[in-house]
Amino acid sequence: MKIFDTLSAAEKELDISGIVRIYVCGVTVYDESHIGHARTIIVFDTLRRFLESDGLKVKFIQNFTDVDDKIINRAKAENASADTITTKYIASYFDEFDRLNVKRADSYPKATEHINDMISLIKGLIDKDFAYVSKNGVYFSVSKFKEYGKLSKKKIDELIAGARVEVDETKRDPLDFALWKFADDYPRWESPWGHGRPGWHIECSAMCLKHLGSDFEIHGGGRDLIFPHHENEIAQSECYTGRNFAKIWMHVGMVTIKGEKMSKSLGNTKSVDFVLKKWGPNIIRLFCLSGHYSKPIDYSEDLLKETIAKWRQVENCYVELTHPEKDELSNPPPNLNIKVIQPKIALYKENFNDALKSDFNTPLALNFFFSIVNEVNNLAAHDFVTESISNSILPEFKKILEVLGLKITEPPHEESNRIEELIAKRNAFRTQKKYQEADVIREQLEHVGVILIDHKGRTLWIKQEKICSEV
RNA sequence: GGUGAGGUGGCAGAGUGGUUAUGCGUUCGCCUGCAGAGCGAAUUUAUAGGGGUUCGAAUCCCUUCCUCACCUCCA
Repeated sequence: MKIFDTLSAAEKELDISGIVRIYVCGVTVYDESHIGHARTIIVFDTLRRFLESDGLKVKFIQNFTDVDDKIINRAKAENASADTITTKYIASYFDEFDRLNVKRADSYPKATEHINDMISLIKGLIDKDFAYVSKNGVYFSVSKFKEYGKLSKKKIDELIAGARVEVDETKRDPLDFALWKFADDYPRWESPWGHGRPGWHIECSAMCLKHLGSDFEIHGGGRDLIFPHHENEIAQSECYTGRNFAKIWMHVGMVTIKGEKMSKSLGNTKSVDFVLKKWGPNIIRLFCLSGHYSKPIDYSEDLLKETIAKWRQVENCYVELTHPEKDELSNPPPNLNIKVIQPKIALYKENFNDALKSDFNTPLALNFFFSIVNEVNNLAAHDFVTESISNSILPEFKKILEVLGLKITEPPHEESNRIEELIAKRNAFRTQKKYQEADVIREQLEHVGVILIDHKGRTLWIKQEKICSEV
């Protein structure tokens, strides 16, 4: 599988010789997550699912930043402890991303639980003369790392020239960044240099090295983290270990709204909770995968509405495949025979995999998935979804749903029984040609989200996922 | 100002030298008791503008214009 690596600015073959180790920069837990965060997480969740479906072993680590000025400010504003804030938002993170059907990472390390790891990393950097203690804290000396700027393709002198950062006179060089910041207020930790808090970037270095080691396979995050966050992570980690930090840097494009980046400061965010209530998890996942991960994607209601239509086709396909016609009752013409259909589906599935293996081209992969859906629905329209067809397609179909993290919900038994009773009643009316009465029942079912599919001599039904924004 | 990524039909979105992907939308048919799903046909013979290379370019080169992101916290 090839993935575009930001560092080498080229596609790189993913090393699958051992466990595929993935580290994704997660969120700072001081506020609600929005769909921008969700996109990044969904992309990596899907990547992970794809690798696992291919039989690979994946170790997936995603951190929570739980030490940060924004957290402290929020705590002050709410007259609560930082801990209260982070606990609250970690809980809501899990609640929301579980609803998005995001598989839990193997571990969710927190900055506050790795203070000692960070301290020993900083110590090592000071020993190797890559860092120094100053009045306000411990700083990484950017000029000591010759390759600084290699990820973001920035030149050091240009950075200085265009620097918008306030110059801190206590630093040797304006580009130096904090590894440890002295502080008297809480939360604070003891360190060999004085009490205070870790700088932002050091946590990821410490946690990557601890949980994944050096030269792990994929380091991911949003594009906006390339500079300075990931650039600084590379500097710290490579100076500390003397080894390559990560093999592939994979960055996910921003979610925009009306063409502008969605962000807190612009006040144009859509929270995960909001979009889940409005569109539901399947639509959100399909939407997030409908563009290439590296490009921006625009949150537009029109596009999301289109996605609903696709999802309805998927639901239809699923119901047809799970309720096939008996082989002996169906008589497909030669061109719709299983011998023709099966290789066709197999080809689509292969194309689906190939698309994902080519820099995780999810929009292309989704095309092939929908080709399968369409193929099945076409057969279904003529009552040709037979048991043998279903037997050959359903397992593949389910595998794809699993990779994409899509989930079809089926109603509980009691409800199903009630629905089927009504359908039996309706069909009785239909055989008597009492269509008005039959239609009343169909409308009644429609009101509770049940759509009927009439086939020769039998009626299938779909309990559609409820999507609030559907007109 | 610097750096990076882009500009494809009404919309979304592949394709990186040689059969006008594909999906959605719209229109008209067909199928159906009516629907759902589906089928057929039509809609625009798309590739930001201008140059160049080539037998041939959306695809390579030059140039102009435009958009977005990053250069401060950000997924």
